[in-house]
This record gives sequence, structure tokens and C-alpha cells, in this order.
Amino acid sequence: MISMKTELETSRELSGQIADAIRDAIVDGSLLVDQRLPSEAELSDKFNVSRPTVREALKRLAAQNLIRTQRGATGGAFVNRLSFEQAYGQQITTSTLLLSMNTVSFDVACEARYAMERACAPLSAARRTPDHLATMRAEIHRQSQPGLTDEAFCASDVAFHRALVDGAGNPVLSYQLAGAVEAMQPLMNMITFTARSREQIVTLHTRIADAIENGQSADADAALIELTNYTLDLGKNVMSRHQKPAPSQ
Amino acid sequence: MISMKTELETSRELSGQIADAIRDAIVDGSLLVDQRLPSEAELSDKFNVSRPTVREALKRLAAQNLIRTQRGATGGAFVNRLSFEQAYGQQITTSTLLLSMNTVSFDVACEARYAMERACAPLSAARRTPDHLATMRAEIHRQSQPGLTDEAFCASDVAFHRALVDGAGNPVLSYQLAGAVEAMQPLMNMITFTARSREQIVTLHTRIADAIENGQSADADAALIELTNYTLDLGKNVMSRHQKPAPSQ
DNA sequence: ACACCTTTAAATGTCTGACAAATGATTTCT
DNA sequence: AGAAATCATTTGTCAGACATTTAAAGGTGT
Repeated sequence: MISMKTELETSRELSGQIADAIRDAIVDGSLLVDQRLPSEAELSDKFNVSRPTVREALKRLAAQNLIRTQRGATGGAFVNRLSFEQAYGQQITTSTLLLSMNTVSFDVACEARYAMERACAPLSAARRTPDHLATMRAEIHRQSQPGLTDEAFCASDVAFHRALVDGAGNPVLSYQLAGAVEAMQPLMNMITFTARSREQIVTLHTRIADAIENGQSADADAALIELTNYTLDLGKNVMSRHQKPAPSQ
Repeated sequence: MISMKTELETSRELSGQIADAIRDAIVDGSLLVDQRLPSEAELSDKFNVSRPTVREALKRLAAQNLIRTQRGATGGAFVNRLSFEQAYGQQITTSTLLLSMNTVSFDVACEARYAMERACAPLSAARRTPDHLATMRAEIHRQSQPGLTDEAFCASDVAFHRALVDGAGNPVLSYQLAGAVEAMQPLMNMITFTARSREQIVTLHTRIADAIENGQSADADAALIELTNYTLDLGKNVMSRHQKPAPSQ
């Protein structure tokens, strides 16, 4: 028998309370990974609500990747083992919204992103595989091509930094950075990269890749600091042109 | 008129596709913060589905804090300005599940956490307010009290590191770290802190607080490295006793 | 006994229609 | 003009039904 709090209040909406009760049972371990939840009919009995209400609750949980559902005879809702892929997705969506809704400024996001990248660099210098290095080199080469659109340049930039972070071999760091880096792409896309600035960035990327290749984390750190300041400079111009005044609320 | 992709496939479930369409409209800016979505009746017309299906889609979005709903004459679903509070909550839930479901090991989580904390330390040394410092000192004092339960010691540990991170004055870093630090608490709670190990941790915390107070970020970094290794050691013993063999999948 | 097809049952997915409850706007009355 | 009653709109909830998917059980022929 699955224990679960079933007493509901009258204030909040029922589907929210039911979702919370089930979520708590998952988080505190009452429901284990891959375990099947009671059927919708059973849940509506247990909570004394209708099936549509139960379904709304289950959809809330599905949106957070806490459960997955399967149709058919042996189907039902199952506690989902959260994968990094799914966590990435949530992280990117959330971070993107935090930025796009002007909850945080470009400067703050930029500082956070590079601070965390610098935390990855020493680990990456020690552990990166030849594959990570090859990706970094390839992206640097792509960034040197003339005629690249700003969007393509940005995408390549993200891929480069992604390889740098993944080189650390720590999926939690990759997960955290995925949000910070990818979320900034829309803002970075607003930047016009002149030939001069691209050259500067490629130079810094090359220094970083060299440092990572040779295990010289101090060099990587120094280059990342320069890159931080340079990006902040580029962003300053963009923001002064696009940034709306502080939101009223 | 609100533009939104309304053609649906037959493969996936409808509520998921509708949720995605609306979410895309929010993320790419077609729907602005505080803007009202069409009513459930209008949406069910637009997408050619029933109202319960629309409602399931809206609940999915509400679970991600993308919208909020209001009843009444001028009510409806409104695009929600994502707050840091809400983002914290999501981040902590996700990170906690990633850890508790054995998707990542203690070592990996620990490394990621302290790597990011080290990224915060220099910023905190430069910007922390007297308030942050006072919190750190108070928590150190609490940790020195004899008779503290392991859980209370852990909670104080979290509060100490929280103050350290918040001292950096960068809400994005605080947001990222909130997940990493709080998510580790259940694992840390499994550790038995002997008087000897508490003393060691308090000593390191004091070194960190001193360094932050005097703006000596190198000292803080060194102490954090020691704390990382010490925590990994403590965890090693716990894991050898509790850790199940690697998950099959 | 084995392989193949059919049936069946259980579960989620979707629809229809209805009522309850909340809430701002409107109207009416004083 | 102001207060109270009414109304209209919208979300929240319920009941019941049918469609679709899926695996397992059962039957059939060789």
C-alpha cells in the first residue's frame, strides 16, 4: 500500500494540492523510481476528487519530469528517473526566462557564467579527452571563417564553451553551465561581432584551448578573465542601445 | 491577435503539444510578461480540442511557473514573471532528485558544489556586506555548540555556505548554488559528525570567514580546497556503508 | 506442442455538458 | 453620489461517455 497524505484543504485548487502530495511522496522516497502510481481511477477515489482533477495533477508532475505515463493494459503513471537530458532542458528554459524577462541584467548573467566556467577550467585541463580538445579546435576554426553570420558565430561560441565545460567530466557542472551558457545565447545574438572583435575572441579561445591542452590551468584562467571583460564591454554597447528602463514592478 | 502555432500532430498527446506551443510563444517573446492568454474556451476553439485538454496544457505551464491563473470576470491565465524564489524552488527540487535517484554520486556532486563555491569566494571577498559576515560568524558559533544534532549541524553548514555565496551579490550564482548546496543536504545528513570532524570544519569555516572579511580571496580558496577534500573523505566512509551498487541503467 | 490470430480487459487520452465559485463591471435604488 | 444588488465572464470541479493503446489470455490450426 502506498502511503500518501490525502487530506485536502479548501483554499488552494485541488489539482495543485494533489500534485504536491504525490511530489512529496516521490522526493522523500515513499515512491521509488519506476514504481507505478495508482491508476487515475484509484487516485480519484483516494483523494475524493474527479478524474479530470487527478489528471491535471498528474500533468503538473509530468511537466516537471517527475512521472511518465504509458497507455495500455499494463500502463499507468510511473515515477521517472530524472535524466540529465531532461534536467538540462528544464534548466535552460528556466534560465532563459530569468534573463529574457529582465529579472537579471546582462552583466550579472555574464559574470555568473564566466565565474562558473573558470571553476571548470582547472578540472578540464586535468581531464579533458582528445575529443573535447578536437571540438574546441574545430569550433575555433569555424569561428575564423569569414562570412559567418553573427548567429552562427554565437552558436559556435556556445559549442566551444560547452566542450570546455564538458571536459571537466562532471555532469553536474555541465548541467549547471548548460543553463547559464545557453540562456545567454539570445542576449549574445544581439551583439554585432565585427571582424575586429571576432579576431580578438578567436585569439582568446586559442589561448584557452592551448592552456587546456597543456594542462596549464593558470593560463586558461587568465584568458577567461580577459574574455569576461571583453564580453562585458561588447555587452555594454548593446545594452545601452536596447535595454529598456528598469521594469516598474 | 496573438500568433501561435496551432497545427497539431497525431502522435504525441495533445495537451503536451499545446503546452509546448504556448511555452514557445512565451520564450520567444510573442507573449509578454503579465499579458493575458486567451480564455480556456477560446484556446479550445483555436486548437480544436476540448476544454479539459486545454486545461491540462495550462496546468503543465503552471507547474513550471510560466503562467498564473486568476478566477473571476477579468481573470484568466497570465504570463508570469519568473521570480528567483520560484526558480530556486525548481532548481532545488530538480537537483535533489538528480542526487537522490543515484543519477550522480556523492563525489561528483561534492566536487561540483565546491568548485562553484570557489568561483564565488573572490566575489564575496570583494562585495560581502557586514550582514553576510555576521551570518557566517553566527553560524560558526552555532556549529561550535556541543550537543548539536547532526541535522542541526548540517543545516547550519548550509546556512554558512549560503551566506558565503550570497555575499558575491550575484543572484544568478546564488540561484545556481542553491540547488547544489541544498540538494546535497540529505546526503550530508547521512554523515555522522564526530566532535573531531566538527572541530576541523569549524576551523576551516573560521579561516574562510576571516579571509572573506579581510578580502584575501587566495586564503579563502585554499581553505575551500581543504574543506572539499575533507568533505570527500567524510563522504567516502558514508558511501562505503550506504551506497548501493551502480544502477543497472 | 508450437506458432499464429483473436478476443478481452485495463489503462490512459479525449470529448461533451453541466454546475459551482470567484470577481470585476454594471445597473439599480436610495 | 454612493451603496447595494445583479450580471456576465472566467476558472474550478464534477459526471459520464467513448476512443485508443497495449499486453495478456484464450482459441485455432498445423
